[in-house]
Amino acid sequence: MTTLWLIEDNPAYRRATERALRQADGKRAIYAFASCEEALASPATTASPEVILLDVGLPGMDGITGIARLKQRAPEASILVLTVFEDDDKIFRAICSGASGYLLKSEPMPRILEAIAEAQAGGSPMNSRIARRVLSMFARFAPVKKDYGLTPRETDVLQLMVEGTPKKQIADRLALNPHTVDYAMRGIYRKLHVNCQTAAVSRAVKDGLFR
Amino acid sequence: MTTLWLIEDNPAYRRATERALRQADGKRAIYAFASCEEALASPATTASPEVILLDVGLPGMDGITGIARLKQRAPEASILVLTVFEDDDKIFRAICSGASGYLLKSEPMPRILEAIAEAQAGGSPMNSRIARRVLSMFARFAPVKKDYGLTPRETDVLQLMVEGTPKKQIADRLALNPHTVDYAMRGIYRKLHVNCQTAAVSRAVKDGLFR
DNA sequence: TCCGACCTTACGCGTTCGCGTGATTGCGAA
DNA sequence: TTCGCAATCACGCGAACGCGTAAGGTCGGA
Repeated sequence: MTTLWLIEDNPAYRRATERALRQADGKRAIYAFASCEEALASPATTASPEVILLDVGLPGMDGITGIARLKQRAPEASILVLTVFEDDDKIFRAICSGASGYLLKSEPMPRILEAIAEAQAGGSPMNSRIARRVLSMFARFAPVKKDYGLTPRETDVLQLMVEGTPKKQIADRLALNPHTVDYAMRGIYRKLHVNCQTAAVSRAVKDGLFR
Repeated sequence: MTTLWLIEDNPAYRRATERALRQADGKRAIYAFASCEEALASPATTASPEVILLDVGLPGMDGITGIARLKQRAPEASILVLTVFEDDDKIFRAICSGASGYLLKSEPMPRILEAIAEAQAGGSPMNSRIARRVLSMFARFAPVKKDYGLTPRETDVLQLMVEGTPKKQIADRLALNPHTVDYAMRGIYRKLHVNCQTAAVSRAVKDGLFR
């Protein structure tokens, strides 16, 4: 006997989903709530859910906060986020709060049912567009240090540029003539395909050349 | 007319997959290779693939290295990794090398075909067990997004600064007078405790304000 | 109603930067 | 040795930037 929570403010969508879930598996205990607050206020005697289907676009408590609270209430639950939002920031925060899956509200019902099964089997079903964003965010945290073929001198200069050191001071710190720093910078710009300090620094930091 | 590469050392699996792919879509150009080396050695005249189906368990070149090389050869391609391995380290490195999807060799053929379609549509199909691992790895990178209390305007300006846009163009893009951009910059410098563009951009990127 | 915040526009000065150009040196390859 | 080639140092100009200063506009809270 598995337990499932459905948190969704739209009554029509909530009822339709609930019905589909019951049809798919009559042995499942399903609790439907209109908000996170409502779910969290449910009596402690209520069985803890294995899966929580959560619409994060709902009013009241912020969806991200909701995930964290639900995780406290039911640490073992897999929280499947249902959303219409695809922006990186929301996805990122949902994941960091402990979401175990990320689906779009446009997913067809069979996909939702399949996702619930995957979640129960220890998986994290994700819409592939969402997954693409997750992967690209991921790659930024441990960037493959791209090799732009910078010389040691250029690397030194770039390092100081990243720290915001003005050209003249870079020259002092490296015991070089300012003109030489200038020369190194040109090489950096050429190799990084940029044409100003700002862009060079942005690229360097984003590509993980310096941290 | 889309182009697809299939890199798989097992002749039986390779032929079976190739056959299934051709049946599914006769309009697709399919090139099958037994190794990364072979694929990379293909004549430059060969059309660049949109999707590469890559078995990383193969002999010869390390799968992770293979991904990186293939990315150089065909930067636009979505690389779908096919594997029997599920260990975090391999997944992690594959993603960091630029893989756009991660499937298990046990996936049924229809799922593979579906995944190719998703990849072409800009998604990153992932097996949900793999996805679970990715998410748990992800959650370990704590969000340290500092809040410097930037105003919306300052945030806009900083965003463009990070992209290396010169002040004048920032003004154009935001439909502002250059003086106003200047004003916003001063606020940014004050709040980020820096005194030049370079340092502001460095700080913004490092603190994850933009990615 | 006033006050404080933020946004907007504005001027000017001194500094820094981007870049074209060119000379010199050292080091390894042809 | 001769030939690149990167590194160093050098000059100068036009553009961009940093910053002090100022003043009018909006909007919400005291």
